[in-house]
Amino acid sequence: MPVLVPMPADAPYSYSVPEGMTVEPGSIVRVPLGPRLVAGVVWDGDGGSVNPAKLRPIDHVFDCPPVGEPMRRFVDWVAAYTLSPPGLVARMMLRAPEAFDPEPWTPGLTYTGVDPGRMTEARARVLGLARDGLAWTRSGLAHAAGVSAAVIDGLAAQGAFEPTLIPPAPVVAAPDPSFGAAALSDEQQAAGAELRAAASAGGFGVSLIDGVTGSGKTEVYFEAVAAAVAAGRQVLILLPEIALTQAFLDRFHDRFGARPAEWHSDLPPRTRERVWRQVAEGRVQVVAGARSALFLPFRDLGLIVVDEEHDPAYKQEDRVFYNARDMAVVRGRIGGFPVVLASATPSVESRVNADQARYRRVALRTRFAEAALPDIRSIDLRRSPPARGGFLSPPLLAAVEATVGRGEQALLFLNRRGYAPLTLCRVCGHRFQCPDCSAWLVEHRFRGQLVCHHCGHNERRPDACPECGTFDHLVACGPGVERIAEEVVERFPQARTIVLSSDMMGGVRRLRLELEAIAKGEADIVIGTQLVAKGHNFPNMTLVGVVDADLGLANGDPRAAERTFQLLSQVTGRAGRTGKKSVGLLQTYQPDHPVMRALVSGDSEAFYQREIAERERTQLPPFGRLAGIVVSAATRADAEAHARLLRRAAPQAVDIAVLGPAEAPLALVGGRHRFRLLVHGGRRSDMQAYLKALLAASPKPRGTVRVAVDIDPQSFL
DNA sequence: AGCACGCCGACT
DNA sequence: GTCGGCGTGCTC
Repeated sequence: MPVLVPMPADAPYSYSVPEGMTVEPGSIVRVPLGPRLVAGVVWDGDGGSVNPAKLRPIDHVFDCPPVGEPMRRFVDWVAAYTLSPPGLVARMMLRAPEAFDPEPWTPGLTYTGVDPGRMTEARARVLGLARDGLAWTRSGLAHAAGVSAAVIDGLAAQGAFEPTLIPPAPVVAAPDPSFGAAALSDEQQAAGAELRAAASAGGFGVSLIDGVTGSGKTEVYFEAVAAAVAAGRQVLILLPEIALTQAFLDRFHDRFGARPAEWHSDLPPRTRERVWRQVAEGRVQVVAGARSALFLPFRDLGLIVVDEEHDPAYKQEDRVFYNARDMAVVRGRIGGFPVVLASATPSVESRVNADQARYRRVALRTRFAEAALPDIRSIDLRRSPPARGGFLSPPLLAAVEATVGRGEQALLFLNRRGYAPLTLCRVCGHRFQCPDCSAWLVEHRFRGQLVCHHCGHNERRPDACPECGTFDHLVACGPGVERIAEEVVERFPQARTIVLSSDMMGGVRRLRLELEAIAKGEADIVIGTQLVAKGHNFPNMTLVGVVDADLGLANGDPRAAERTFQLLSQVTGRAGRTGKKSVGLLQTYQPDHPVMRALVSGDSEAFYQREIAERERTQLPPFGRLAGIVVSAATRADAEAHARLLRRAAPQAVDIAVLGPAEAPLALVGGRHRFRLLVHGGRRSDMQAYLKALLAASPKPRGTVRVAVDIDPQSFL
């Protein structure tokens, strides 16, 4: 029998089936692999031809619903598309090791009707509850009756209770599709009806909900969710970073009267296992999850919603490289059900697919209720430079002062952690660089450290230059959020200032508390990195100042302009969520850049059309039958060498363009330097075969080099 | 991906 | 004399 084992073999391994054991494709089994036992999935086919002497028997079949046919085809598809070993893809599906055995039934007690010889007040309270005839746990009953467990034991000893087993509780209550049907605007209603129709008609199709901030996209796709739930099918809602989106869960509860099951990496192991199991059993109907939820073994998946579909967090860039938004579309095609993508700032890829009628476009143009978009203006830093040593221009400072003066909140956004992105010696010019990467070390003044933001390397910030030994002549160059906070505190000493950054002490819990505190109005000025962009509502926030709107425009990424537009739209959209007049101010040296013009004019359509035309002209994604290759190696030199070899190995007809900044590798992930190559040419359908051949043909330089494919979403439509 | 085997530096 | 670094190779 072929069994996919959770390691990078390029095909399933064959195992023998012992006498009396029955397995079918999809069965989850335990098999011997080298010196250990691992969980694997019985796969399709005859298992190929292996020396029968090598065959070892399957050790155990788990009492677990087999992985369905669509899921198995999905795993095969993802493996082929990403050029990953199928075993590694299957491994993503089996990430709940204790869930393969059924959940244990918990021991409980039921009332027998026999009353004890002597009745006491405590006993009467217990029996009063237990008389309902339902099964209680020993501790649950004691707690509910306000007595000690000894009372229960005493009653049990006298025959008042008999032991029973209580089946495992569902991890979430069943959603009710008609629970809190919201009052929708005409536009929302029309859009919702369109999605409902698509959802109940069944069959594959992709809808792109493209709606301005505050237009109520969520309420609209909840209509599709309701239709699928009413049809008795399972639904997956993908969110970019669910751990922090409490607000979404509350909205879901308001609409469906129950919470969705959550799925993300920092779920407690027990919960994780229960969710996995109940999804496989079909007992959980709606899952809200991060990208890895795509690999849950749904029994009968009937709809996937990808919220904030443009978000880069959908990209997984280790082991199996995939984009969950694209794979969601594939999963829908394989499962023959609809997929809904939603965003206020769709990806260019999805816009192109919608423009070319591969996706149905559902546009929401009117804002819902009293929510008003902020009035966005740019501040030309060439004409209004900040004071010497500062980073906030006079107009921005004036706006902050006025906002705080009115008792409202201001947000200053800078997508850069720490105090300063570069430290150098004023005497000899020495620049502090990471010993493991080629990146500059970022000063974190609160912690007194120099930190590499790529690999995490950190060292104490010295007082003397390690090169020339001069004391007190190290100078911080450029701003990080800590430095902006310093400037703000100096300018507005009476204001309550708070810094929000992902490296904040106290982790996610502390962050959540701070966000709540801000929402309650316990801060006047918030200084934050990227994480303030995501789905938090700050009712009193009426000013968003972007400290460096140009940041991220000049890094060689073909999606730099798109990303900047999306990020700044989201950040400025934090203001004015409850209808107060609000302002977004962009500090920029390029007020005429298309991104700034789009943000200031609010004409995103012009931006998209221009961006799409530019991508087409330069044959960048999603045009030009492109695929990306990520070359990764331990050192920058190895990565560069391999990139050169790949390029040389490519046939003439194929054009490989190396993208990325000249100064440093495009990225350093897990201590490995990575270059991104874009590959043009070949017919679309041949791309995988072509890449495989190219990789096989190119000589391998020393050291391990990993290669992966970046997805071109056009290729599978 | 694990995990073992295997060959060269600083320690009980 | 051993403990231990991670380089190469194997797993049906």
